[in-house]
Amino acid sequence: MLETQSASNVKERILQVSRELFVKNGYNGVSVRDIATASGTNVAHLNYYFQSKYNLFELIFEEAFNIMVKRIFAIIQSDKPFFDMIECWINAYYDLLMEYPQIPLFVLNEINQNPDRLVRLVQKQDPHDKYAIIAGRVEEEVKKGTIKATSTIDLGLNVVSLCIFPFIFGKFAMRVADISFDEYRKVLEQHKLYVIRFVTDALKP
Amino acid sequence: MLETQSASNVKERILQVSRELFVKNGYNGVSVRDIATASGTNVAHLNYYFQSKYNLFELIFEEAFNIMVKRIFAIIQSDKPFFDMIECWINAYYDLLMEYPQIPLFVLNEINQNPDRLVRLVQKQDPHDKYAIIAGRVEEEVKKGTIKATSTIDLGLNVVSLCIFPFIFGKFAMRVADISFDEYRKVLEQHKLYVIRFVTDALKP
DNA sequence: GTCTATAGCTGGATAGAC
DNA sequence: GTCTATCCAGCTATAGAC
Repeated sequence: MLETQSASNVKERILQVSRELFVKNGYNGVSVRDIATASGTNVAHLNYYFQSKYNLFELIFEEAFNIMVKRIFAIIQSDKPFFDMIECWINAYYDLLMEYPQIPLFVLNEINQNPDRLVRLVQKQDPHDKYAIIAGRVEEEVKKGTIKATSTIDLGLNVVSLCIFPFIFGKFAMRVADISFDEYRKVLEQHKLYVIRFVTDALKP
Repeated sequence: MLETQSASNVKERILQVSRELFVKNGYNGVSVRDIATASGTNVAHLNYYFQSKYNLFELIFEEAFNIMVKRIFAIIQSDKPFFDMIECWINAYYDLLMEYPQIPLFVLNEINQNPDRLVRLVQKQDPHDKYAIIAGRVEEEVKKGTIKATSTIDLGLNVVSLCIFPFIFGKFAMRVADISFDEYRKVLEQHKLYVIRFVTDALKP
């Protein structure tokens, strides 16, 4: 490690500020000057450590994206009883998004502007294998009669919708209803419980 | 009307192209030169007819936004039997979004970058009055025992999530599953029916 | 490793000829 | 109403002194 202590500080500060700004404003909404100023460095540092703005962005993006997928896949593949698994799944989404509420819109924006790169990222995670595991589980439960006949895709899409959308919608809802972020968090905590009941009730035969 | 025929053609062509480009790429993702080139005009026209890029964008945005709210509010306030109303509501969302699949992400992006303007737009629609009408309806049905005890906000948020999210997610899903837009439309048509059943099953006492 | 100064480009907007 | 030429502010990236 030939870097001085100050060097790694600068690098870390740039990363820290970039995470905040990129996630908040997207790639086009942030300039290298913004990052340099907010991190108390200068644009030359940014290019010295990260080669280009785009390169830095990719680092931040992959980080955010991997946070989203890793934790969720772990839950879905567990061997808990089905309704427990669903509950854990929803809990995991809400806990994750409480921690990083801006990530969904950040990722969705990227989907819209540069889908190819994202598809590559996802495919690294072997989505087909993981899908097969979940689909097998759903079929098994349908046969056992634990749940109504259900397509895995439809069910999965519903759970993901119910978990992610409230966070995308949050900033807007807060403004219209004129409540603070902390108050909206409380709404979401309650809503999480409602979603768990909602999905459970919809699935029970 | 002192404008020549050609003049209104130019204006209309700029509007047409702007709709496409802004909805697809967002405000920052489109330059006035892009619009001028794609509409076969020039940047001077753009400023002559619309004063500024921002002005033009506002026009397009309000248009897109009003499409979304008007139709939906009309349904929710109808006096159909409750489960019919829910079915119509979900149908209305899906029909609308099949027609304008890019609008949700467009609007959600604006929420993230300029929430104040949007809040003003929404408040023009008297959201509190409309909310009160729906809330009254839900309470009435709970008392009658038609549906489970349910908070209006939670139910509303779930329906909106289940309708809008699949469209936001669409572009991404298409790439990962490697299917065309037409194939994804078919998936969504099926999913709509699933969502109607899902919500109904979740609400039945 | 650090930082200033600047090159080189692209953005929105406009002056002024027609 | 139309269009060219141009202004100037903003951007990313880098050369080069320290």
